[in-house]
This record gives sequence, C-alpha cells and structure tokens, in this order.
Amino acid sequence: MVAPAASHSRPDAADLLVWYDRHRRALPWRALPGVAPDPYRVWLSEIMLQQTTVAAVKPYFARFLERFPTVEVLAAAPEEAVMGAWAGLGYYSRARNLHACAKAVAAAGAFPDTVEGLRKLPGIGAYTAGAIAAIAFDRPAAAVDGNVERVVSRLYAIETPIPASRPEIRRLAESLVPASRPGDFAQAVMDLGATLCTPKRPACALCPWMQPCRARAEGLQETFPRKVKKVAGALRRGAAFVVLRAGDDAVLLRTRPPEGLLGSMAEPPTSEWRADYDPAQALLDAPLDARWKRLPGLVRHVFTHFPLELTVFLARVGAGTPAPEGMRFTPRAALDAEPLPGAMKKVLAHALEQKLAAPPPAPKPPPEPDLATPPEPEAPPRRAPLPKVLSRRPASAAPVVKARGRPKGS
DNA sequence: GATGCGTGGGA
DNA sequence: TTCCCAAGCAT
Repeated sequence: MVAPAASHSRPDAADLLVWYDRHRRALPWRALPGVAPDPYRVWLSEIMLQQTTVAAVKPYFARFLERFPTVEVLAAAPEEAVMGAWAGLGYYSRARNLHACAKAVAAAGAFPDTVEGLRKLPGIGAYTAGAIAAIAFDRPAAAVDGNVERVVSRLYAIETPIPASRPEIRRLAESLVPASRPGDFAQAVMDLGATLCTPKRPACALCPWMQPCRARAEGLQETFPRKVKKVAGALRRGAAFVVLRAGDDAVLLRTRPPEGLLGSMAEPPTSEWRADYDPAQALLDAPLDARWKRLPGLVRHVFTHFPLELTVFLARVGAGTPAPEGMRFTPRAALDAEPLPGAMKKVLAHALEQKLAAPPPAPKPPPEPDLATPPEPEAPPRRAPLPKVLSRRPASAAPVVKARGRPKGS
C-alpha cells in the first residue's frame, strides 16, 4: 500500500537523466555516450552482476572477455573452461546457464532484442531480460533489481514488506520508464540506488528525486524497503580428505554433481555435511585406505543458507597410487585450472599449510579430546600466506583461511 | 510464495 | 563478531 499522498509531484525521468548525464559511473561493460552497446558485453555483465558486487565482477569480466571475446567463442569453449573461469565468483549455476545460453545465441545467430525473447534463455529472468532489452536495445523496459526496489519503495513510501510488495513495485517502476532513452534510464535508476539512494545513510540532499520522494518527506528514507528478516540456517559439520601423492605431488579431487550446491565444481572428497556429524567417526568416510592424520583446527565457511565446519584429514600415498573410481589426481602445479570454490580452496590451503609449516615449538591443546587419530602436536600458524599454487586471480587472490584450534568446552 | 544457491566487503 | 547486503534465477 502507498502512503497518503501529500504535495508530491510525480518523479520525472528527465530530472534523473540530467543527473545521470553528469554523474554516471564509468564501468567496463558500459558503452560510452553515443556509442552503441555490445549485447554480448551487456549480457555477460548482467549475469555476473546478479547478486554480486561491481568490485567483485570487474576482474572476472575482463578475464572472460580475454578468454571468450565473442559469444561464439564462449559457446564453443569446453564446459570446464567456463566453470574454471567462473571459479570464485559464486552461484555456479550462473556459469552453466551462461554456457547454455551462449550456445543458444550462437545457434540463433544473435541475441533476441525483446524482453519476451530474452526471457526464454537460460539464466535470464525478469530483471535481466528487462536490463538487456533496455540497455542493449533501448527498449522501453523496466529492469527491477534490488536498487530499483529500494528507490521505488522510498519514492512511494511503500509500507508492504518485500517480497509481497514486488508486484506493486514493478508496476510503479514500469510507470516511470520514459519513451526517450529507456536504456539510459534503466542504468540511471541503478546508479542512483548504488551511489545516492543507498541502503544506509542515503544522500538525499544530492538526489534529483528528493522533491517527489515520500519517504524523504517523512524522514523515513532509511526504513525502506520494509522487509522481513530471515533466519540463519543451522550449522553443518563434515570431514574433508586431502590426499597427497608422492612422485607427481598431486592432490585427489572429484567433481560434484551438476545440480545443487557447488554444482559441477571440483573438491577434495568429503563426508556428508550434517548437523550431527561426528569427526571422530570420519575415517569411515575416507575415500581410500591410508595413514590419515587429523589436522588441528578446522575450516569454516558460510554459505547463503547455512554455516559449515570441515575437519580436515591429510594422508600421503605412494607414487603411482591410482585414484578411486570417479576421482582424479591433479598435480599441485595444475590446481589453478581446477574450478575450486572458495570453501574448497580453504580446505586445500589448510592442508598444504600444515604440510609446509615448520614445526613451531609451542604445543597446543588438541581441538577436541576424543580423536580417532590424534592431531599433530604442533600449533598451526595463525595466518600463513596461501601456498603459491592457490594464489591466483586478483579478486579472490587470497581466500582467507579461517582455521583455528577451538578451545572447546568450559 | 518459499527455498536453494556463493562470495566478499562494510558497518 | 555478527549482520546485512550486491545489477536474481530456477524450481
């Protein structure tokens, strides 16, 4: 529902466009004024920017353009090359859909230039279809993302919480789209939300839409959009098994199933992840027979919907040891080519850090008393630099290894 | 409509 | 530390 109308004029697209012409952000995927945008770049950037910050996307976007300069090149690339180039960016179904979409577009010969046509492609939903139609083809379409929801909910002081208010927000957003320069308008609203109409401490004094904004008039701008907060997921635990093979200095890896969590990404074998998992029983889940050492500390990682704690086990096997069914040995020098998500990079960094660390003198209590295999007596270094094989990519160059002994109990 | 799906950064 | 969030999509 909309707050009672006061003396507010209707938000004028022209006012926003004046502001945009002066304050628009320069972004790598954004065409210069007067230059026709490249649909491939617009599409690629929009997919990467789904739930992802501009700063995180920039290096990935540049690397993708280098490796896959056109949609035809991307379509012809092997799946694992695409997954590898995406590794670290998150939401990996985007990468699979990206590849599938590229194949469809390459087969069709061009991107569709309407919302309806775009909407049919994998990985393109209501927002992205509107954004591409507007930005790449200057169609009068609304691109309603989180920024626009915030801007519109403030303009009209919408009291209904998200997500129930989404249909209303969309209608209002569509009513604002001008016939002239709809592509610039779509980008202007997002720039406004990203730079002035921010979630916290919006800079209303600089806003071209301050006058018609109802939330601002009431001094309640920061309280919109209304939303219901979600509950955090329950902690899950598990064990991860790092096997180092002598001779070629290789690590045992497998590929996860194509659907679901971390789909199609690589990982060292792990147990199931459950709330009641007992690391003391972990060796029952080990991928092969070996002299397993339970490493001190543990690897923590927080996914969207649950936190995870992995206890890491390390084993060394002889040269020539074959990989178990469905797994492979990858030499450490070749780990860069594996699509390892952040959580699994932490696991490998934790294990290899143990291996490389010189034994410090200070002993330290084991993280948990009842161990199948007692951990090594040495204390792990608090924050050793990442092993070289794991440091790549400017953006995610140093996945922080949060692993420390737990002073359990009390 | 509710869930599942990553990651990194800022307050 | 903890919470929230950032150009959403598929089911």
